Amino acid sequence: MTARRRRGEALEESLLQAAWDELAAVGYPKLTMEGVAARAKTSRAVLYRRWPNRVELVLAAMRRHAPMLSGEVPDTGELRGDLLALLRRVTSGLEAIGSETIHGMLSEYIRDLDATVYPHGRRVGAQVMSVILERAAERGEIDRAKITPRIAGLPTDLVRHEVLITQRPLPDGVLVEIVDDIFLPLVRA
Amino acid sequence: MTARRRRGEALEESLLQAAWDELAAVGYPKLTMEGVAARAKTSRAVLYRRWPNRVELVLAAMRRHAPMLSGEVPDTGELRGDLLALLRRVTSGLEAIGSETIHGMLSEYIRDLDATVYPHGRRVGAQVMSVILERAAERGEIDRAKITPRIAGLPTDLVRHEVLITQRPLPDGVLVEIVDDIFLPLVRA
DNA sequence: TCGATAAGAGACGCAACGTATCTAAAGGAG
DNA sequence: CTCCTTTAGATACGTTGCGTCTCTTATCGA
Repeated sequence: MTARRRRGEALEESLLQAAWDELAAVGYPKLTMEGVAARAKTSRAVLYRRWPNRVELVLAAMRRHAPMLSGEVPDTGELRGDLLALLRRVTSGLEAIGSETIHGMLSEYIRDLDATVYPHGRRVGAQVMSVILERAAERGEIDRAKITPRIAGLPTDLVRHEVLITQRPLPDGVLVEIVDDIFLPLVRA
Repeated sequence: MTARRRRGEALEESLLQAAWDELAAVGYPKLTMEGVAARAKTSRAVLYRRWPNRVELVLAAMRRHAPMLSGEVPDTGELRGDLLALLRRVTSGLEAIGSETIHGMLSEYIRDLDATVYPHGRRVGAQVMSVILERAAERGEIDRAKITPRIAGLPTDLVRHEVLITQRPLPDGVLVEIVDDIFLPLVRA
């Protein structure tokens, strides 16, 4: 028998990969420690040595494998292009995790999530948006003073709402609608 | 021993009440058939005779006890008042169920919910909004033609987003912001 | 080469699931 | 009022997944 044993970093990587694959395979509500352990060809104890429960394991897998919204600021030279680029990034980030998973974690583990993934996304989104708006204001595209934090958060909030509520992939046209029919008319000088 | 046995409608009512109370007491993730049965002073079999699982039971309890968004249209004589009245109703409807419960059901049972509670709310909301906008247009407050379905859904979508994402009760000021800083500027003639 | 560390196998008790069986109340039919 | 059907409520079953332990032994560093 190949009694190869992985350890340390290599093992941890395998475990998180297995968790991520299992998530994709069976979905969050049906993901079990058993299932992940089996997929990683190890035993549950190995998982429990690292993460106290299912949510923490999935959270760790997300941190490792989901594209965390990067703080990189799109710069297309005009507000509209920047907005669409940002919204596309937010959308694909949320869709990579999957609304089912997001709902599951929010319902089971609200408090801790509160301090990790979700607000991270919202905060980073707000920072990026802030730079985009600053630049647009310099170009004279908008009147920055009129834009309250709620308005600034509007585009990403709407995208989040759509992804969470409608369970299908979000068509690009929706992003365009949000930008052209809602946000731009609201902020144009 | 009082071997009183309830039956039929009266029993069903008790069961749903127990489920609703249990939901409030322990929250959706910790709600068990055991717990509900105990609270109703009966056995799990009685529950399973009526509902195949936890989600259906909770769904039934919600239909029975949560204030389904009524189709009644507020009429304060001006758009702003109508909007705030509608948003307050949507907010209290969502908060009565609780975001934890909504997330739980969305993550576990998406497909079936898809055909019941959630879109019901969204549809009714859209109908009410449509009447409100029609009236405002007649009064000359807005240009109805410019309002796309997405814009019409904006206020309720934002409220839904807030309730689902921030886990605290939604301050009334947020509704005012949504109406005054976002929706009205967007639709005013 | 040896010793410390920790992987992996497995068993534990617990909780909740969903099903099935049994008894005796409840309520309707005559 | 009596009988007969329905079904409440109690209880027990097997299953799954949880989280905790224990034990052997592979792996790695000293």
